Amino acid sequence: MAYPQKVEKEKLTAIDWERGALELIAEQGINAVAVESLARRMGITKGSFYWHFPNRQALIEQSLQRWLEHDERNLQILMDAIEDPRERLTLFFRRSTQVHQLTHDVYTALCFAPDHPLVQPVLAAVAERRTAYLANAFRELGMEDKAANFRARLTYAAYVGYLQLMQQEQAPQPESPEFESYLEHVIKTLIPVA
Amino acid sequence: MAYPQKVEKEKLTAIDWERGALELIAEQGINAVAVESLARRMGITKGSFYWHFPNRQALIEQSLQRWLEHDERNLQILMDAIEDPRERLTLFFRRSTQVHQLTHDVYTALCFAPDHPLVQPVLAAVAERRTAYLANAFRELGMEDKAANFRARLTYAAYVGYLQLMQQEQAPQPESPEFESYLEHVIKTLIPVA
DNA sequence: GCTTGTCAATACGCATGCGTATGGTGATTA
DNA sequence: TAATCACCATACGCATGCGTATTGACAAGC
Repeated sequence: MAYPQKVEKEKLTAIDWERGALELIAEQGINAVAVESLARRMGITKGSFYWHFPNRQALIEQSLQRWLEHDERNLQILMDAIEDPRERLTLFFRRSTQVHQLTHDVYTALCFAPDHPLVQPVLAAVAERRTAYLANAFRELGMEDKAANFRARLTYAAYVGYLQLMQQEQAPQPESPEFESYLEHVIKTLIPVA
Repeated sequence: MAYPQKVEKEKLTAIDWERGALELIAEQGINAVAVESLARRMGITKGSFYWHFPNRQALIEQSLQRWLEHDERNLQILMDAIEDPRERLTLFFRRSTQVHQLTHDVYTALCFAPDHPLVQPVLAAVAERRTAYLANAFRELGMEDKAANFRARLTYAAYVGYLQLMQQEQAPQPESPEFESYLEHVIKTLIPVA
């Protein structure tokens, strides 16, 4: 409901199911992905599902794999678009603003189930990718390799933790005026001066 | 198994059930708390459980409430014991070292299910308490009120995120030699010089 | 010694959720 | 036009997990 629905189709494809699963994950978390409820939600019965997928696990795996690719592309675009590493880093934080965007909401939902066996490897891959991206930016700003790596981990951890605090309304919401000054503080603290 | 078992008792009390629940949460997460499996684990049947508790939710609520008190006490001890705010802050980070300690393991497990309806308020209370504690220490170090609050949130977020990274083995484990230099980096970044 | 209260065992009903089996329908192809 | 294929509906079996109901064992108090 929160995400754009496609036009009515009589025949569904595996990709439709994957997208449906991702929307459900974004809205209610990974544990809400049940075959029958998802089928109902898509206005169909599970007889269809088991034609496209061998089982529930395959659906989740393929959906998450698909999401990984999307996320990869997003990061790549971000990296290519901006020259200045300082600006790239600020934009990294500002990405948390993009609530109600499917790809980002899925990420948040996955962060909220880090011990799920199917989520764990996905989250690990994302963490590795993003910390590498961050470390690279910090190196460009003149930090030593080791320090850049540490700072990247710290930054990523702060980002993940922020998502959790935000859900508990213990951190300023992206829309609030306080958010900007909080962001400023974070940047001043974590990003070294050129 | 991982936690010290008490001696054999014929009669169980509600407190025994709560402790059992907390151990289970620490080991396998909040979703693993099922009445029947917990009963088996305690060498008894669920006939007993429903004498002590009206339902599963009550068990979880009371267990978490009990844990909240323990955690409160722990924090209080920490605050009273150490004069220097700088040392207090370093110790805050080092608390993550106390793995395989029931109270801390429960906290980690709760952090891994932040969207659970019964966990959410508990986690919110802890976050509030700890950020207040951190903000206080930062103020003692000469920071302005607002900056201290922001830095406290950032620090707490970094801590929560670290727990997740650690589980994915993307952050140095507390036992590893790298951990010390990582900790040093974090301290140098987040704690202002006197 | 009999009753009462406390804790536990057993057995049941019910809901959810996965996966299977089988049959149906409409379009495509031979 | 007959047969095949792609997709879906329906119905079932089975496991898990919650909560209830009934009975039983064992100790304490009368």
